[in-house]
Amino acid sequence: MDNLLSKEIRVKPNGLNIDCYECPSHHCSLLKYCLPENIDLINNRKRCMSVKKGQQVLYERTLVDKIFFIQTGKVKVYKTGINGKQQIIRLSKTGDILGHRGLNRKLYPISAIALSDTILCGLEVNDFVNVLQTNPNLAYHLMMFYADELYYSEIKTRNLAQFSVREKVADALLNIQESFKMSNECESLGVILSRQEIAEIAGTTKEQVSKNLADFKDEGIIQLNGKEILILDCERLKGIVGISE
Amino acid sequence: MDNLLSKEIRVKPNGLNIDCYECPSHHCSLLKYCLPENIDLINNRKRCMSVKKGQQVLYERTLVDKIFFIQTGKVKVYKTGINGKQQIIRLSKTGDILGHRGLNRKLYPISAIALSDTILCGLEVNDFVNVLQTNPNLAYHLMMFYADELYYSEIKTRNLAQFSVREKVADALLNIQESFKMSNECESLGVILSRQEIAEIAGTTKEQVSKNLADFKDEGIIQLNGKEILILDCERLKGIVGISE
DNA sequence: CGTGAAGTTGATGCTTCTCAAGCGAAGTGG
DNA sequence: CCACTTCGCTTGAGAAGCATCAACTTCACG
Repeated sequence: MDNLLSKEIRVKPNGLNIDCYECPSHHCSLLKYCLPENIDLINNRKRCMSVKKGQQVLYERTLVDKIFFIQTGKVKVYKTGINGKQQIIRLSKTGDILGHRGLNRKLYPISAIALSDTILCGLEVNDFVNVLQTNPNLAYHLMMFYADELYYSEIKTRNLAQFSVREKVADALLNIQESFKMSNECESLGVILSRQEIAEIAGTTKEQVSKNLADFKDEGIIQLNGKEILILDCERLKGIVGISE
Repeated sequence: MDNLLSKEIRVKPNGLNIDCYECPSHHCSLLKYCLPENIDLINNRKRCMSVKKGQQVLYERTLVDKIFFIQTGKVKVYKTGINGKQQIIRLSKTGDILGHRGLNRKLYPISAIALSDTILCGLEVNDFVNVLQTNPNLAYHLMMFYADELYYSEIKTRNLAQFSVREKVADALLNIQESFKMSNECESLGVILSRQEIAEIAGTTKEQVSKNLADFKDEGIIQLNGKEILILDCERLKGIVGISE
């Protein structure tokens, strides 16, 4: 890495293209493993973009060209199956990486849609790979991140294979809460999702979600405030799911 | 890495503890990304062990101490769920790494049982991490391996959520065949599995597997030779599964 | 307000699981 | 070497769980 990318010529913040050093995720995302020269390069090369709620940001089976980081916002990542049926496999938020599933692929294996107004920082895959190859520590931590993703994916695999619908809906609520929780309290899900979307996380239908949410409400486990779902009794939800790890 | 671990003092082959340079997987496993000094260290530190068919080699929720490599043999990797019900998440063979799901964990998240008489090379996690941290290229390729595992796991997640039992059984057969295929021909599964085990891959019950195999046989798609399953019409099986990627 | 989208709820029927009986192959012990 | 046991596999019947469909209600938004 040469010295041309010094602090003096770093990209000027202009709303979207903020300086990585000013990024809200500077300390919590992969950015924290980046060396100053990495950040200089990223600052210089990244292209940030704003997407509205509901807008698609990644398309399955299209050429992998960029890796994204979520500057702010929420995104659902899903795979399309039979008859266009969608299975949500990940809920991502501020600081998360997006599109990394395409890193060793020609085509993206997933699609992604914004769940809220979102700002993304896009980096060409080549640039990202360059950084990775010059920063072993970053590569090591990205490896551990993949290992973690694999861990959760395999739990999900087992759960979809073995859980009843009631268990799957309860598990979905806990997963959503875990993905977007605001505070330590086990209450708001932190996002508004349609019954259909919850069904696409749980692996069932919107009607079943509706019925089971009504059950949970009757049992005093959750509360329905308009479109918002509040978890009143987190322990009981976990009890329904039974197995945690 | 100092020079004490030179070729001269490399561990003497003694049946199980063969020299890595003589390993059948020398060119096809992660070993190919190892530098000579890495291999010297591994040669010196590894402890190989022989396990019989049916013997358990990894236990969920036990302390992670070792990473294994399969010198020869076949292994099923599974997670335990409700009522001890098992979900097979991986079929591993000669040259594959085993226990890597524990790399960033205190406890192994999976169990593993040998499907055939198997020889394993065990390496202390610390030793493996040492090698990883001194060999960025290896770390990079292990990262890509995890990315690949994640890719397949997420396809599995979607399939379990959306497939009918018939589709799941067909998919299981193709996966088994892919894991253990001997030649390019689409015929033998390359392993003998019980109906129960196939059910634990497919995410259904042994009775459903039995019935669907009988159907496939009636339709001329497969042939049942004693305990062996032969795939006669691979394309039709893929047709049943429908979606491939 | 009016319109369309999203959510609710109950009825219906299909799919899948469970249970049980029968079969055959493999292994054990007299 | 033959009965006996055991285990895995097969098959059918019954029950349960779940998806689908349809009618209705509620909500959001112009």
